[in-house]
Amino acid sequence: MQIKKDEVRLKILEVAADEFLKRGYENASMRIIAQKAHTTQGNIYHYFQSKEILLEEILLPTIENIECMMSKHIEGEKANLMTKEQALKEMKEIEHDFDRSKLGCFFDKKVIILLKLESSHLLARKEKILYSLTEHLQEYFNINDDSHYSEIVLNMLIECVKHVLIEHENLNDAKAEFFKFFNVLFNGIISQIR
Amino acid sequence: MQIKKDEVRLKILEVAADEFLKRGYENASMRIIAQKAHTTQGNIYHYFQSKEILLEEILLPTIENIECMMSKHIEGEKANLMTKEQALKEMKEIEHDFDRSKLGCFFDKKVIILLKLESSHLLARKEKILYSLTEHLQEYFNINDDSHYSEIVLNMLIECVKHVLIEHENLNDAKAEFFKFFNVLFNGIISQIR
Amino acid sequence: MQIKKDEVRLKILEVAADEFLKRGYENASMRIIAQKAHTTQGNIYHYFQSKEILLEEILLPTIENIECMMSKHIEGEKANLMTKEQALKEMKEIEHDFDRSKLGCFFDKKVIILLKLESSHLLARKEKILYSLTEHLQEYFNINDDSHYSEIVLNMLIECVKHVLIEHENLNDAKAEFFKFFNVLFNGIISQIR
Amino acid sequence: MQIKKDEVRLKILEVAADEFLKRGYENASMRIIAQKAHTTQGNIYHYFQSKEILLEEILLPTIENIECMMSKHIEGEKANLMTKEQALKEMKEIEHDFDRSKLGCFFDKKVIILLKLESSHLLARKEKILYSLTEHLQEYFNINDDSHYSEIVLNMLIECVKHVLIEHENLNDAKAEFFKFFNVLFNGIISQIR
DNA sequence: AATGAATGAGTCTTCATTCAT
DNA sequence: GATGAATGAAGACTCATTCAT
Repeated sequence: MQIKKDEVRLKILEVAADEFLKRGYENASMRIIAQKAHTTQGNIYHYFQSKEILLEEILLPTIENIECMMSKHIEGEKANLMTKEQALKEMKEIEHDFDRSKLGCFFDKKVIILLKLESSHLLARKEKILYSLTEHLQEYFNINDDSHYSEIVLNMLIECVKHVLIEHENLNDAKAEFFKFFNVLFNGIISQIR
Repeated sequence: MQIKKDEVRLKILEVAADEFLKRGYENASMRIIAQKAHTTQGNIYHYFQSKEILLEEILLPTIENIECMMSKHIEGEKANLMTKEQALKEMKEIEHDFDRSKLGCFFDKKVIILLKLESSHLLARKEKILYSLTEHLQEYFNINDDSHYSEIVLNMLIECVKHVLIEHENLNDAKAEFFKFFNVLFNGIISQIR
Repeated sequence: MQIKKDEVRLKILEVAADEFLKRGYENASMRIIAQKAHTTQGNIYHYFQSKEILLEEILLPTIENIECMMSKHIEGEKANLMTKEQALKEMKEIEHDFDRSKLGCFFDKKVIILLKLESSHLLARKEKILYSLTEHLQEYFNINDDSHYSEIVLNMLIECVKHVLIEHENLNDAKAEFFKFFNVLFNGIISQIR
Repeated sequence: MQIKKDEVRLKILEVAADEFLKRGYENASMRIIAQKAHTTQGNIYHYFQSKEILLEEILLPTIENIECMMSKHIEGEKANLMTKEQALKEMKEIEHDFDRSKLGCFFDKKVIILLKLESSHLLARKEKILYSLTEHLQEYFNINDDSHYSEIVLNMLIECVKHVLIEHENLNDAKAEFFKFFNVLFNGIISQIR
């Protein structure tokens, strides 16, 4: 029964993603994932060779998507020397077409799981993406980062997304909540322009 | 040798605080704390009756300090309807005398451990402090919190302090780093005044 | 193989009951139970969530059985002011149909484990049963208990059953052994009548 | 300071004996003995090389005393074919001069500790004494023991003494309590004569 | 495809014991 | 004579993982 098989597989992936988000990959328990997915530990290992491969299966598409997106247009992007007015306009646009904006692709369970990862061999790729992301942030906001400035901003964004994703079942509620904070942060950053 | 004894005790406290900060109290392992403190698990239990008491020994002074500070002046503080100019001036002052400002007392490993706590009987006190903190934030920035806005801002601040404390051995470096972000956030918030 | 599974489960229950009887629940070691049952500690926890639940699984049917039996006929029973002759006749009857007599239901590993219990949440139920038992003893032998008299007699009976159960693999041998003592005790008690 | 030294030593012995009686040698904790004796574990090991030697120091005099007593008069004693009247008279005498009777020497914390012993190298001596004791019982009451009859009676006596010793601080209260049971048991036994 | 039995190393904690001071 | 620091093994229990069915 092709359908039923996929159902189980998808249920496991869904439950695992939730647990990985809530407790972090390292502290999520296979036993509890099995229970919440209404199956057995053994059966999970029938679909996924290991906890790490389960993680991979969840994250790889997202990772590749981001890596691809990151590699594009990295130069033309330097919108540096934006004036405040330009920046505000920019933000409006982002907010308007959030889902297709670069920022929009972060608003995702899986990205948060990835960026909170502490062990696993995906760590290397996480680090690369993190590095790439900070670079983007720097260029985007024209920050000459003498230290970990944009790293922190990024971390805040991550934490914020995690917070609203866990708190709100409904994705749109989560997004609305997120925007409140994003607004503040964006304003803060552009208020420092010049 | 009196000195040696205290050395071990302090080493355990130091290592434990580091691990609690990095991994969170719940996920820190007594085995690893023992290893990093160059002693045995058994010996840790010679100094501290339990993991929870080890946590208490680390946190209690800090908790009492904060609880005391929170209880003071809670009303005179409503600087509401600050103009942007006043707000900016305020921020300069905070930055200038950070360590003695209310904000300064947060810049502390132990506070972060506390605010990240998920189990232990200290949870109740953490929740109280957290509640008190969000209240302060709301009054301070004159936020009428329609939803979890200030909760998120607080979470950001916590994450930020955690980040810089882990990254920088030197406390002043950490502080300098923190200010960069704090500046942005503060500016963002006051840019929304009116 | 369905059979094998139950074999292990039963083996664990059997070994655990033996260890609980010999050393008492509190001092029985899961490690040793695992060894004697030719399995691993982890596997025991596959069958029973905890040591206490293992105890429950062993005791609950017995407890319910006893509680039920105790609640019945508690009043009609007052055979007080029995003459020696009546008492002796009574004893013969008990001996003759031991297994169905009230006394017979004590002749059980599990009852002894229960009555020797010192911790666990089953303590409350043990105490109740113990209290009920001493009451029965008092009424049965028409003892007006100025102090801990019947408590001691009960304790003796318990110890005696424990002793013969540990010493004799064969249940009938154990019973025969027990009767010798019971005879003595019973005679002693009725010799004091009047 | 000779006096003080002995005080500590005696305090340890006293506390240890209490704990051994209450929890049994195997389950008594050196840490708790140290605490109750107002000293440290290390200091206990200054007086006694090991837990087992501490046990020995407590039991050896008693053991030797009993072993000696057991070896004497073992033959002249056969009061066999006592009539009930003689037996009752005998019992009165025992009760009257209990402390110096053979039975009296059992009414002792230390004897109970010994007879409840489950490990330690003193086990062998315990078994010997136990064997010797049952033999005495048999001869005393003229029992031809086809099985473990007198063993059980002995066990009852032991349990009874343990019970009253733990329950009553005052030694005379304990003895009075014990006699109630002893009376019953004795009557029971002699009622079976012929 | 699915079950659940089994394992061994990990969790926190207590134990008896040793040793330097 | 006394302290308490230190150790390693054992206490109950959870973990990710494997395997026979």
